[in-house]
Amino acid sequence: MSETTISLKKNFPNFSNDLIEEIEAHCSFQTFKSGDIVMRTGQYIKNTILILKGQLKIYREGDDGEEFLLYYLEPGQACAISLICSSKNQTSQITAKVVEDVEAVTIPLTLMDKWMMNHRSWYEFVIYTYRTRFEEVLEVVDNIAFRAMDERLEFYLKRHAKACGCKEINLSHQEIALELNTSREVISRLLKKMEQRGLVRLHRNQIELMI
Amino acid sequence: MSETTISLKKNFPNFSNDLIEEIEAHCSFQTFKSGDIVMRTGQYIKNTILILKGQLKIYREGDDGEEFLLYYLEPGQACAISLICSSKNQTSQITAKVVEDVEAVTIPLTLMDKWMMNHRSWYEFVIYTYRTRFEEVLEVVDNIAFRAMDERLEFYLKRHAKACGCKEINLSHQEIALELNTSREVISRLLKKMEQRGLVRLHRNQIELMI
DNA sequence: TAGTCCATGTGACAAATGTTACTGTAGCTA
DNA sequence: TAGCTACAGTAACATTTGTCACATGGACTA
Repeated sequence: MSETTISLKKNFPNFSNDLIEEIEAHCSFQTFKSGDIVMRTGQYIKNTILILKGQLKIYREGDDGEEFLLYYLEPGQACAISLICSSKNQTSQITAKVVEDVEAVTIPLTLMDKWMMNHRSWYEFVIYTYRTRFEEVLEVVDNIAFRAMDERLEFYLKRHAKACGCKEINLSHQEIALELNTSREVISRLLKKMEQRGLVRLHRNQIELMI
Repeated sequence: MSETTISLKKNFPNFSNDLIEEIEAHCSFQTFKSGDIVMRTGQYIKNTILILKGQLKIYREGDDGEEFLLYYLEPGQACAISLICSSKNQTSQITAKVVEDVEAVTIPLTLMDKWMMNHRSWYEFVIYTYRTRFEEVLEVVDNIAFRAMDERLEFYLKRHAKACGCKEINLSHQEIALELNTSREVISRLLKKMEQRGLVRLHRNQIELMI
């Protein structure tokens, strides 16, 4: 059994053996470096990727190049947007940037469509992915629609800590500001208040979550 | 041919005859009155509805009962959220309220799952619906993430005019404020500015779009 | 006609957020 | 060590949005 197969089986335990064999036979293994843009708003979608290792962030771009974080992609997941795009030439509505070096399997569109009918486990994966991503985006809507920046920041920090599995968040205030579409000064200000409330401890290039 | 069949064929022209026959055989026709809540956040989803007539609005509820408009549903459409929910007991993440009296066909969950495999035209409809709704929600994210209230109001008015197919929008400032999650005074203020710029004419309970 | 809603207009102020400008400081390296 | 750069802190101010208070005026009804 190849290493890719092992990794596929580990990260996508619900895939049937048939499906994994097909992936092996027809799809290519690829790696991406931190900072790489895997998919960009407006580009035609030609394939989707299954993440085996690393982390991607999916964000929406504003007219003036602002970024707005939607969610992270991790091993065992796939880009929802590219999973469902009719055979027509569909362009991407989002940008995907590598946060941590990524190992992934690339799957051409044509195969995906076929698999939906032939592989129950693929079908279920797609449905599940789509539903959970939709919910995640709805939660993002909640945050920006109903909550002020201080709450959003808190939510962001918690999500980040959860994603990396630790309480130390290695991000500059500038980076956070970018993802929440605000300015560094605002983030600094709010973080200071959070520190006064005992919710975080601030260090250079690191925020220690106390909750 | 029954009236429902005719209406189904007209509003869902891509459905195969087989599919329409199945719908006829197993699904029930229902009507809802303006103001009815068809689906509420937290409720279990037991079925989906295909709209034949009227208009629904789909919105997200805040912790304190605030509303936030996501999109409208019109004849020929279906509620995306309820289209994809695994057989498990899934609760709704949104609320659907009738804007204009609705005629619809109700489809039980169990059938939907079967049809995905057996009816290509249903499968394509589901995929298409999901994709377009996802995009619509992403556009909503853009609006609240990147744009100020004046732009959002303008976008809202245009979308509303498009949905009803006319330039006269019969809404009070209060109703608009609710859907954009702001206050009436803010809407009044911004509308006045828009009137000064010649973009609208304001009347009692009506806003005339000039663009 | 007087009274009562309801929708709207508007001024004054409060609070949140965005912007500008400047300071300090840690870490790197020439 | 001096100089550079990136990061962080913060004061001061502008702008946007939210809130309160109150006025106006149309539509309807007792």
